[in-house]
Amino acid sequence: MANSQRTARYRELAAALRAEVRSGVYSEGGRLPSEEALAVAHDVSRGTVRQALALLRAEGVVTSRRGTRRVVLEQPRVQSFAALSSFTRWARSLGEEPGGAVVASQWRAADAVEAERLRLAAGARVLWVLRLRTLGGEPVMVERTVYPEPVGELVASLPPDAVSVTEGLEAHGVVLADADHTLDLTLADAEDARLLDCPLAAPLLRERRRTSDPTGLPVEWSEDRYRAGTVAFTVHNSLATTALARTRGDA
Amino acid sequence: MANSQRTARYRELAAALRAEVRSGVYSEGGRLPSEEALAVAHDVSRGTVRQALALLRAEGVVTSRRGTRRVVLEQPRVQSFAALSSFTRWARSLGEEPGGAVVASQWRAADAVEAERLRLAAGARVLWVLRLRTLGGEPVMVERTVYPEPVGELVASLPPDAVSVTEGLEAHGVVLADADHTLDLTLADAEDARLLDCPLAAPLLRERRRTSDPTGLPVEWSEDRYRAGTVAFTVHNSLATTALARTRGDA
DNA sequence: TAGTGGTCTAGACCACTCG
DNA sequence: GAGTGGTCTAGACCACTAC
Repeated sequence: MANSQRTARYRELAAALRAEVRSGVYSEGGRLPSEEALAVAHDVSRGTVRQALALLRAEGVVTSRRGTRRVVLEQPRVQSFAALSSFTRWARSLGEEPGGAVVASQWRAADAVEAERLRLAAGARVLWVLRLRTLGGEPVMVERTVYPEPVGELVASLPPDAVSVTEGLEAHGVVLADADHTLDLTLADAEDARLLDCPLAAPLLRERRRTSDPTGLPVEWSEDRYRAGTVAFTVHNSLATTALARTRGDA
Repeated sequence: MANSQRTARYRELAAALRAEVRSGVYSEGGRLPSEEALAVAHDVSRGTVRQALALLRAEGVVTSRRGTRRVVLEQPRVQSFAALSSFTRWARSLGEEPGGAVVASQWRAADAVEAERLRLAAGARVLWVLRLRTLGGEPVMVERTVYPEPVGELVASLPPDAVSVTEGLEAHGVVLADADHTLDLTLADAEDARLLDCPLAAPLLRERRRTSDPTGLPVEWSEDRYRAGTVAFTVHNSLATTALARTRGDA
């Protein structure tokens, strides 16, 4: 049942260093100790230290350059993968009260785009769900999600007023491991306007997201539309790590 | 002058594997050979193979899970850091004709936000530049950039019709290494509307970006506003690598 | 020239998946 | 139980920075 695996040492070390940066032990613009010094201090090999630092590097907590010690960057805002996959967890991490209700839901045949994104055959049976998400009671986002058949069965079995679908899925052993997000802008259609209580054609920030499990199998394909001013997305990238692209609109 | 350092083996290996995935040697949803097999085939140690695979992992090219071989994911759209830092390079990578012109430019004292973002003292002298960017002659984006003094001197020395500022800076030895991007939505003000040839209060996709050099020193702080439908941003993230955050709007 | 991060090796053990 | 990826070690050499 439980997850009894010990946390890797490099993750513990990364967490410790992250906390030290946050608490000001290493100040912004300052330098970290050398890898060798960290290895001795924490009684691990240099390889383990480097694994920990690679994590912080990808998060934008520190830079690195051959020849000089690592530089502490400004405190970035990076969230765990879990907080990104789950509206509920995101809201809680903000200290806000998340709400969610299923507005409509139906089994239907996947259209061409959905089938392609979920790697299903065209016309495969999928569960389509329309949800309204609120923050502190205020409508913030409209979510239209499509689930492939086996996952859909689980979702359908959840109570319709379940606040967190993600947590419901996890309870059934579904593991989310990878996500691709595409961010652009769209205008509110009649349904959006009604649900979000905004004018027709009001601008909305659109996030299209495909989430997969560790085997690469798509678990959900979702289009979320946020009211203007309610959300922003932040990305860190660098010469060493890039997972960001700018693309021509739609296409 | 030239950059004579050899490419690291793991980067060569990553490039080779990337090419093989792209060319269909390993098909989508298929499995990669084991790390051990790759090590033998390419005559490197397993550690080097793992470094290469870590790159592909961060890019979303392959997944990984203990116990089974790596799975090839759908071909992701990831761009080099250079293509993200430079409008010109991005446009070229699309096969479109980039254009850019300085609309206005002035030395002035940094305001509170600019000073904070560039890590300068409040009131420090900065170069502010307003540019209009076009794609195939069509106005696409308005860019308002602030440079700290030394970088500003270089920018000011470039010809005002220089298409690529980034390349101009690189020619003077400025290296861009890290960037933070915040994406949200805003409305066109009078200046935006005039330059982009769109209605007042038309929705625009806003990217605020701070780019730093390898020592962590901010090199530019920019607010770019794209016309609706001209651009989208794509991000890949995973349990292993997260560099993405969703934040409350503005705040 | 000393110190530091980048690359690479060879080997070990473990946790997990799957037949 | 065999195969595979995840973690960790100990050591080596190199490229680059800074003094």
